[in-house]
Amino acid sequence: MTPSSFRTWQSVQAEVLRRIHARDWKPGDLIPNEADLAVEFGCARATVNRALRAVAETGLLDRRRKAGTRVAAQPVAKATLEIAVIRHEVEARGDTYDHLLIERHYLTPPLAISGAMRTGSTEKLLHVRALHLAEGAPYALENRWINMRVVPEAMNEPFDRVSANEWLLQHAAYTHGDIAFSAIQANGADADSLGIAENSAVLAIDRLTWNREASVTKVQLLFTPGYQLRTGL
Amino acid sequence: MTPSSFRTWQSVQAEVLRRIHARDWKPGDLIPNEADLAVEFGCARATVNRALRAVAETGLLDRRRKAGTRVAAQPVAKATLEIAVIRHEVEARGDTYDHLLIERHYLTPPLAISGAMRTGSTEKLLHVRALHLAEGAPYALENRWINMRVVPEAMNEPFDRVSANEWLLQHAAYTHGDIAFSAIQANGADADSLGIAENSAVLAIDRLTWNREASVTKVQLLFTPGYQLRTGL
DNA sequence: TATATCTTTATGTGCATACATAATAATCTG
DNA sequence: CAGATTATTATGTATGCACATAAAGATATA
Repeated sequence: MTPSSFRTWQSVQAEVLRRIHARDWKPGDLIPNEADLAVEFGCARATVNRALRAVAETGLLDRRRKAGTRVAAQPVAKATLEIAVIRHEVEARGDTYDHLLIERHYLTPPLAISGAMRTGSTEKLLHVRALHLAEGAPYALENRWINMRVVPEAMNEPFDRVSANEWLLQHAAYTHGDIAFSAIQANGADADSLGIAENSAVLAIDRLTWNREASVTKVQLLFTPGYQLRTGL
Repeated sequence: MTPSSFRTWQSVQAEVLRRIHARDWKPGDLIPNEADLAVEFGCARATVNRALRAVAETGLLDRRRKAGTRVAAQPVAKATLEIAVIRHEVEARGDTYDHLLIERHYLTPPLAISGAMRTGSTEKLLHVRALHLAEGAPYALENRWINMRVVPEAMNEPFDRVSANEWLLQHAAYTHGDIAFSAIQANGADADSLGIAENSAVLAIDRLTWNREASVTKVQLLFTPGYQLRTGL
């Protein structure tokens, strides 16, 4: 057995993945420690560390100090969805993008909204409803609430040329947020805006973002039937 | 200005994030190079590199050799969904899990399936339909095709005690795969199995996994109405 | 002027070493 | 023997250095 040379962390990663896929290292198995692998691969421990860390991030390895590194018994598939600005998403498909502001009001929101956004129950928020179009056809419907205490500049923004979707990314930073994906039946108004039959199944993306302790914006995007959110594994 | 000391890559990362959130570094801005930041933070360049790499992975920074590092003008939100074994997902919510095999046949699949899986149009595949239950109520419907040429051991597996969902993770490794999320209206048979009204909107997860050049399995999971796939940002 | 080549620069990576830290294993102690 | 203490060990990370590499910019060439 030649002390085969894997000098880059990528090649070490590839070899580690090969061994896992070839079931040379089976689910649940404890693999050799970094120092031993470094000797075997003919590289520095830091290089092995970098490779193992990368594999562990995909969920295929479990690492614990002292306990060592083992192949995940039941790897949790991690699908990373890239939620881009809708204009970019549409243009990336080679379609022409367009945007239509439906309504824009400054008003007291329903309790469900002020509750989720932790704004006062009587505090007014900016409400924007807009339609995103691809090749002239409805693509997604945006229903958004904006916390004016956090993004006061939004008050002067008409959102007719630049969508709120895009404007906020440029003008309002967030520290964290939640996102949820679900299937819902389009109600009358929404179905109407999207130009689809009432009760059609549409994919909904609900996002709520925060800046420190304050909510920035809460948005629901409804995509026309047939829309698929895809990614690799 | 004290040469404030950020000695760990996490603290450097936190400081970088702080500057971005505080709009000290605005979207589109070029930030100082690693060497300069290392001097400013009083740490090694490798430490700065580690921190910036981590931030770049979240999409908040764009890094290019020679061009330097700049704050993403329109950060692409990356939502990492962890798709676990359904039993674990249910048990993690504190619910009792159960599993019901509906059918299991070895037959020639529709062309749409053999086409996607790149198996011969006359090649038989193992077809499994099963219902996952949480607290006795339908949770998700699994509709799966398994490539027996890749996982021949599946032939002897009844899938009545252990779900195909779980068994495959233990017994069949995959090198890569695709996953898609969409909203569809449940057809008669599916609605029936899930115990919901026909045409109800259900969230569908379609997954196709491969081992090198060969498809391993193609599966569609339909979740009962109301189901939300959530994660942080 | 258009194109090719060189130079410069910022990030990307490897290595050897040292020490930190968490968690297990071994040992001691009442 | 239970429980507390200590030792051991594998991963985690910081450092300084060297060199690789991509890409922008400068320069040379046809």
